[in-house]
Amino acid sequence: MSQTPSYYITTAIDYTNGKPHIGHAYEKVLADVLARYHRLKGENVYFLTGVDQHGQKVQQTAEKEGVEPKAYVDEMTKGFVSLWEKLGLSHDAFAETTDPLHVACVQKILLNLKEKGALYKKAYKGFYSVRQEQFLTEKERGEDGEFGSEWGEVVELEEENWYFRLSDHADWLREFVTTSDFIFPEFRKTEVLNAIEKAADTDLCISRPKNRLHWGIELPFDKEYVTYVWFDALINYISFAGYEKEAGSDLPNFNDLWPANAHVIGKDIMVPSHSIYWPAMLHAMGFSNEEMPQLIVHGWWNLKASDGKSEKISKSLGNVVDPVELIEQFGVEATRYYLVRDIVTGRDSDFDPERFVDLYNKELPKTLGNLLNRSLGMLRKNFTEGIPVLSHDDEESSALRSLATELIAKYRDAMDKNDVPTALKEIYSFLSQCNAYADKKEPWVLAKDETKRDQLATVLCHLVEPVALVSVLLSPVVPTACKRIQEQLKAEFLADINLDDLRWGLLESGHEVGKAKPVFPQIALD
RNA sequence: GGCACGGUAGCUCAGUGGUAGAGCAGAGGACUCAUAAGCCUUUGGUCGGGUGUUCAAAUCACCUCCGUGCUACCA
Repeated sequence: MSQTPSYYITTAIDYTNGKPHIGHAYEKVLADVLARYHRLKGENVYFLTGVDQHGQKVQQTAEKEGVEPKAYVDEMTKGFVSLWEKLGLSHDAFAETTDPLHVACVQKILLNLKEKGALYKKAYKGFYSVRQEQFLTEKERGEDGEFGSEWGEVVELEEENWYFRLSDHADWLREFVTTSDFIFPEFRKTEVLNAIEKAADTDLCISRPKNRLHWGIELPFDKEYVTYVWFDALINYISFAGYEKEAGSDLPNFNDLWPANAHVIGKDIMVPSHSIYWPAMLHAMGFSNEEMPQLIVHGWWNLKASDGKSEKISKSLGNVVDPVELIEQFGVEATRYYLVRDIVTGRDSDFDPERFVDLYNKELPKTLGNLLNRSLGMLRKNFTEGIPVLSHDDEESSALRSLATELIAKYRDAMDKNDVPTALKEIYSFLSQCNAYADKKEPWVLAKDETKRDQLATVLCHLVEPVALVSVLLSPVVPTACKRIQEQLKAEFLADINLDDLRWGLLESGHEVGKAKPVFPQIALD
């Protein structure tokens, strides 16, 4: 048993039937920031992301392109993996649902549930679109009561399938969602509770006959079927955490990680899959309330249209923001910063290139970058022997130290609530006050007066120290830049510091700092 | 249609009963150590509209308008 708490965080696994866009990138960066923050706190972090590779769309697209599904998903997966590398994600593992370890786990779970009587087979009779290869519901009927021509030939068809007794768990789930903090942010709870009422009396179809869909995981007890999406994709959260793993497996120890502290997902997949099917599945497998994960449900990035209104990102509108292009144009650090800075966790935001440029330039290059530059420059010029021993103190300097202590507390408070933008605003506000302190103390004037050397020493130390401090606080968001700051400070030890040990006085007297070079170049629109 | 979430300064948002706030942008100023960057000052709001409850409402209740989401497997 390890003493340090663990922090297991996952993202949604992306469906390998298209290119990643800004929303995919946001979700992963958000999870990465939280993962890095918890590492900073000294926790044993396990960060899992991955791809969902099975399913009908993949099968169809692969057929259309005349390649094997496996070859197709492997190719598509590369696009995601390469973007995650560019974004500097720090995931510990990568889930691919075609992985034999995952397949084995899914089948084991299905078998267990079947033995428990949680699954049953029954026939369903309904209208089926041959072209779209799916059953149609009443909602697909047009105003005239007929199915539209987009469905092609519609036939009445009877088909047997396997079902999961979802309704058995409705009462438990209602109670659990109401009384726990399973759903974050909390304002989404009601949406889930409403959805539970709808799902309460319907069991969940979890199979597809192989003649319709063969690209999936075979039911271990009925070879004519594969399991359909839920018992495949959702299981990744436990299969790659070592649930029911084989002896000698390289997977982690499940009990060290579970329950997941955060499933970071988009609001579009909260209902019904993650807030209803997933906890019901876990409950059926025998997990208790205390063994349930928590969801962090984020909003969407929309687009700021030319008329100032918000516009949904969609392929048909052709307004998809390509994260790879963002990184190439503005750099990875700026992209990461903007993605988590300008959206309230859980809410939607409008992507606006002008805001991106203004916000980033103001807060990082102009405020932090400049403070680093001016403070290191003056310190090196006036104190060639390194950080001086201080013999002077005054009210403003003392106030600045208090602000630094308050900043750490506010930062932790915000980050513990997954509120990254607030944490970043607090850092910016503190840095502004450091710059104000510099202007008030005028060290460039003090430097001209030999008798005020003790004051100069105090002021310059009070300018360099905040930079060191902030280089730690910002490291979850802009890790590479922070590392460069620490190199310039010649304080590489800061990369390994525990947040609990972070306090004023990081740079001791006699410490020699390096030369300042711009860490945050300003960015501009074309 | 039902449910939910929003509608507060040009922009992004905070503020859940007690004299309207922050940041950015805009305007003016002083300075010069610095990635013309930073600093100081400052202009902007009948808090979507209406009615009610209250000594007092951005904040509570009801009505209404607008936007968005879910209800329906795109993060």
